[in-house]
Amino acid sequence: MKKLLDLLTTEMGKAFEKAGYSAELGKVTVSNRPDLCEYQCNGAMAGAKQYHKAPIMIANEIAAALEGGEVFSEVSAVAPGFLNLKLSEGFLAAYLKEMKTADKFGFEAEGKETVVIDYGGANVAKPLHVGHIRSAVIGEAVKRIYKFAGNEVIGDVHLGDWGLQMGLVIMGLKERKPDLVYFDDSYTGEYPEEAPFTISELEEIYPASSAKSKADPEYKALAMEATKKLQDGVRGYRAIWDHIMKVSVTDLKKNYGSLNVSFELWNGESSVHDLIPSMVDYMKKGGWAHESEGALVVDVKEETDTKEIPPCMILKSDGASLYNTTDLATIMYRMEDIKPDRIVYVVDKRQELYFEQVFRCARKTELVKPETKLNFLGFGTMNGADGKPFKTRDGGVMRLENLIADTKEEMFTKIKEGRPVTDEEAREIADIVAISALKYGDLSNQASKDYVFDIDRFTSFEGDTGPYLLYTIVRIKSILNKYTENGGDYTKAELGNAGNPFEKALGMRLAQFGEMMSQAVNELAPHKICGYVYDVANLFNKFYHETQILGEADEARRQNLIALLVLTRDILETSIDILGFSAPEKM
RNA sequence: GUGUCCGUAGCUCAGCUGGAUAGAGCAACGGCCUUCUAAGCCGUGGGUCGGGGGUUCGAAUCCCUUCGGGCACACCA
Repeated sequence: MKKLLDLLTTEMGKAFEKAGYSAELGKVTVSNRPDLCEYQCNGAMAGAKQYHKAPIMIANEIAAALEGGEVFSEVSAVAPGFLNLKLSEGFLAAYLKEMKTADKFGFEAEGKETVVIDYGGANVAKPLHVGHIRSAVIGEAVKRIYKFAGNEVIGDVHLGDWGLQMGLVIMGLKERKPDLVYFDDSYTGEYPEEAPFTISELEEIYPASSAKSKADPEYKALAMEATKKLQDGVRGYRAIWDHIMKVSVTDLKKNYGSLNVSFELWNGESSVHDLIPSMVDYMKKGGWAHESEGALVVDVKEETDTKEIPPCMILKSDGASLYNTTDLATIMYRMEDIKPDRIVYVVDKRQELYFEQVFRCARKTELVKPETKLNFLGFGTMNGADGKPFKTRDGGVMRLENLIADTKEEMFTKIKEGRPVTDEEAREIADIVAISALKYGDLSNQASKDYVFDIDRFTSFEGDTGPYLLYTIVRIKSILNKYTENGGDYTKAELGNAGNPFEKALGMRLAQFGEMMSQAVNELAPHKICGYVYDVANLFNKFYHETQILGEADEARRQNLIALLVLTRDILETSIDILGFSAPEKM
C-alpha cells in the first residue's frame, strides 16, 4: 500500500503540474497548525523564487486546480503562501479499510537483507547487571523492526566466554574443591554430567577469584595458566568450561527471557577461537598487518580523517588475542557461515571509536564484501536520578534480575492499590505490565542519549508510560469483549466515514502507521514507534471519552466504531510487539 | 590537547531532511463518574530553544564562534 502522505503528495503534485509548475513542489506534510488544517503544503513558497511570482499567487492557482478533487475536502491558500488542507472523510475511510485487511496494515516491507544483530553483550559466569539492559532491550527492538520490514534477521548474543575470566573461575573452583576429578591429571574416565556448582556458586566464585587475582600476582599467574590450558584443550578444564557454559547459559536464557529477549545464536568468543591463527596469518600474508611497538596492528587511518585514528590491534605484544581479534574473527566467521548483507552492533556508544577501527580493518583486509553494511548503533548510559550511572542505594552495581524484580514488586503494589484483585491475578498482571514499564521507559528515549531511570515514573499509569499504553489497549479489549458477549461479531464490522473530529483524528494517525514504520526502520529508531503508539493511545482515549460506542443506537454506525476499535487495537498491539512487550487481557 | 555528542518549561523528554502561535508527560492549581475500565478526559499557569553572529522571505532546526557538560583517544572489554 502506498503511504498516505505519498498519495497526498502525488495528488498535490498533479495540481502543481496542472497549474504549470514542477510537481516536486507538491510535498504534503502533516499540519503543524492543527487548529487551521490537517495537512499542509509549502510548495508555493518554495517555488516563488524559481518562478518569480508571489507565493500567495501560486498557492491560489493550486487551490483552484484542486477544486472538485476527491482527496481533499477543503483547500485554502493562506498568506504568505501556505496551502491548508483537509482530508476528505471518504478518502480516509477507504484508506483505513484497505489497511485493515492488508498484511502489516499496508506497510510495504522493502527489506530483503540477511541481517545479523550483535547485542546482549553478556559474559559467562558473571550475572547480568543493569548495564546490560539497554543492549538487550534496544537490540531486541531493532531485531523485530528489521524483521517486520521483511528482512531475515539473526540475533547473536556474542558471549564473553573465552578470556581470563574463565581461568579465574577454574582457579576459584580449584581452591574450593581441589579434589574434583577435573583437576586430576591422571584421570582418564568420563567426567560427571552434573556440574560441580550451581549458578549462585558460580556467581560467587568469579568475583572472589577476580578480587584475589588483583591482590595476589602469583594467583593471577595461575589463573592465566589455567586460561592457557583451557585454550590448549586440556580435558579436565574443557569439561569444567562445558559445565560453566551450560549452567550460565541456562541462567542467561532465563533472565533474557523474562525481558522477552531471545537470541537465534548463542555463539561467543570461544566459537571463533580456532579461526584466529588463520585470520592472523591471512592478515600478515595480505600485507596489511605489521608490527608496531611489539604488537601486531593494521593501520586504519584515512586522509579524510579529522582526528587521529590509532591502528587496529590484532595481537598484543605478548602474542595474545584481544577484543579486536575475536570481533574480527567473528566477522570472518559470519561472512563465511551466514553471509549477511548487514551486521548491526548494538553496544555502548563509548565503543564507537573502537568499532570504527574494527570496521575499517575488516574492510581494508577484505574480510567483508564492499557492499556489506556494518552499522554501529551506540546507546547511552542508564543513569540514576542524580544523573550519574545507575547504582544501588549502597553504591554497588545492581543486578538486572533485581531491577526486574523490584519493578515487578512496585507494579504489584500499584495494581493492588488500584483495583480489588487477588494476589495471584495481581502478580500475573504486574509481571506483564512491569516489563512494559521497563522497556518503554528505555525505548522511548533516543537510543544514543543517556537517560534517567526513574522507577516511579516508568511504572506510573499516567503519562507517557508503558502501563498507560497497556491500560488503553485493555480498555479497547474490554469493549470488544462486551460487544462479543452481547452477540456481536467484531471481525465482521466494517469501517465507515468518521462521525466526529475525534474519530477522524484517530483515523488519520492510524493511517500514518506505514510512514512511521519506514522511518523507524530507516533511522533504526524504536523511540519513533513509542511516540507513535503514545499518540494513538492518547487520541483513542480522547475519542473514547467523546463517543458512545456500544450505546450507539444506529447499528451501521456502531459497527463502524467497532471496526475502528479493532484497527486501533491491532495497530497498538502490533507496535508494542515490535517494541518487545505485550498487553494483558485485563488490568 | 584532538575528536565527538549534548545543552529546549521547575523536572523527564519529543521536535532538528528550515515554514505560520516551539510540543508532550510529570509536578502545581481547577473542573468532569447513576452510562462501554476516572489507572481516563478537559482546562489554567509555566520557554529570550545556553550566549553571540551569519545564511534565508522564514532558523530550535543549516553554517561559524563562544560558554557549560558528558564521553572517547593502541596492548581492558
